[in-house]
Amino acid sequence: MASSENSATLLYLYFGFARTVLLISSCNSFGIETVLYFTMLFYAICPYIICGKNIKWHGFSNVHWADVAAEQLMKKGEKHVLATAITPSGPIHVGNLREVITTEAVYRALKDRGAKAELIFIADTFDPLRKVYPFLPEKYEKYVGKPLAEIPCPCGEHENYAEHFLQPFIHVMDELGIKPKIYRAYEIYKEGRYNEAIKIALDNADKIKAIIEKISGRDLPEKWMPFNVKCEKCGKLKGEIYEYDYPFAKYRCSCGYEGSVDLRKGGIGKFPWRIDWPARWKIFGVTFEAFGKDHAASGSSWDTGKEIAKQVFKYEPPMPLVYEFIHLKGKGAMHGSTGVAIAASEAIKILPSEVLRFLFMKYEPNRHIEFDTGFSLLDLIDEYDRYERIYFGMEEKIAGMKDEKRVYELSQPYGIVSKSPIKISYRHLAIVAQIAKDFDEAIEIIKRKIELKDYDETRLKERYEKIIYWLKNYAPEEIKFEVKEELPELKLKNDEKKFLIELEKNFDGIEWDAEKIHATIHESAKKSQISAKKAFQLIYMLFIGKDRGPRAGYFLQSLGKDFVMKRIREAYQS
RNA sequence: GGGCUCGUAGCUCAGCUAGGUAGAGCAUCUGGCUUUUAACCAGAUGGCCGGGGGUUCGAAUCCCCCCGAGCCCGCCA
Repeated sequence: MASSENSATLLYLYFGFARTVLLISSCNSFGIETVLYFTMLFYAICPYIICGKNIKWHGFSNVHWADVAAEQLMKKGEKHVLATAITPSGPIHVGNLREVITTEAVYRALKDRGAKAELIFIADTFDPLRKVYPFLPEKYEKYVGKPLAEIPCPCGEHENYAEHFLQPFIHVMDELGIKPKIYRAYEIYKEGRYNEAIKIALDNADKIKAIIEKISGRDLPEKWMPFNVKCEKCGKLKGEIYEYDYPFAKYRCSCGYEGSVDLRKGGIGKFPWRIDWPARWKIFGVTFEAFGKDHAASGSSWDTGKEIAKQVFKYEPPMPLVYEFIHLKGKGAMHGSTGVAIAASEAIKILPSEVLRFLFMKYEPNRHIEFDTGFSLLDLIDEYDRYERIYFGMEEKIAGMKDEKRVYELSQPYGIVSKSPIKISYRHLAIVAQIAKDFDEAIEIIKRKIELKDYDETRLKERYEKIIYWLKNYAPEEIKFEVKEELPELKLKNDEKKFLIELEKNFDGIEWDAEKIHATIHESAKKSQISAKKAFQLIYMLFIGKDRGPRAGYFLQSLGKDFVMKRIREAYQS
């Protein structure tokens, strides 16, 4: 396959050559023999120029981005620590999800290459609460500035504020098959694992200050120190060090309190982000980290972080991978604080976990992703199914697909399924789910046309539940239908009236059964000489005010005979 | 002002690393299916590849300039 692509390329080269010869001979202007000679020479050596030393006859490979990153890491060594970090200051959204899904994909790619890799997740639970977010009660004002891990849980059911937002996210990671070693910054500080870094940073305060001022262009206060003490009186991370004499530091808090701390004790304060980041690289031996483009802007924390790592902590910065933000369709980038966000725990309720992974796998990290909870959601799921069929050889790859098998593999939360389940178009399922009372009835409806095995039913169950949730909370009105309480306004032509009268007459004598109803509609249409298409359109108009709808027989059956007969009468009498 | 990303069919995007006849899905339209589960099957319509220059026999692809869109650049993360 790939080598035939190569042959095709060579063919093109020679076609081009032939065209050139024709062109030149038709022009027949000057030095034609010389031109021909060089042209031929060029094309003769062209394949070698193109492929060079690395002639890859199975080449033209398009390698998945996760594999590209893994390959680069393998060149550096076979032991890696891949870090992800999120601050649980509010609901953790789909945008944050990219952080862990992207990193985990590289982690898997490394594992596939036999590397020793570790995936870690650091929850920044020691960060202070920045402000009273819209989703918080007013009384949280008094906690602003305190560490997230020391603030009460908003719902009262979790250990603290940080856990309240962290737990649902950990659950989502689990559903996605992402199982990192989880650390909480609050504990790490408390256990003293930062202590050495704190001493190094404070000893090198001037150096750090110079790096930040030079690279970010900021002006820091003259006596700036790269560490915030947690005030012993108010508990906020607002203590500024004004006198440093290891192991003690005297600080002044914004609340007015002045005190002194022993820096050898854990958890007495915290680094600002720009120092925290490089410090943690060294503490955990991080060799790879993916981060959002906000960190990557010039002069931002990546620029200062890598210098601080090298010059102060004497640590080689990890390999970076910058990812773009997730946009909510039509509303811009997701941001917890602006409210433009879909919580990760919400996304997993409307999308099967493998499809949620798929969304991140199929785009390169540097592309922004439009997350749409509307119709595109259905297309996304159907697209995933197509990848699955291709993976199992049930369908041919279509043009425009990239690394389709690898994308599919990396989308699996828990390994490749043993066989491809029967595919029901998701759009179709959305209709069936609206006709059926419950899952069992939905299965019955589907089984009328398609044979299902137990295995397929199990797979469908998850999708059914998710689509029900979606229909209830996100689906656009166009896909929903409901039976009109009143007869919609209609202008019936004579033949249409005739059809309805005929229909009523025929319905009267039959058993109220889907198949019979359906047959009767066809018969009546024939008798009154209107097309079946028109007949069905008319029926849909009568009951749901649209010219299309769910399969008529079953639909009318579920509405009940009395209701249907009454509506038909009303229609032709109007 | 600095940085990153993007601009290809109505929409969502492949194709660009390594130049060789412009692609897919969805949407739309037409036809088929004498059962319409908004299904399924077949076909069609649809693009000066953002604009301009350059390199080349040949540019969506490489180089330069411009235009437009989005995001990031105090602190915090």
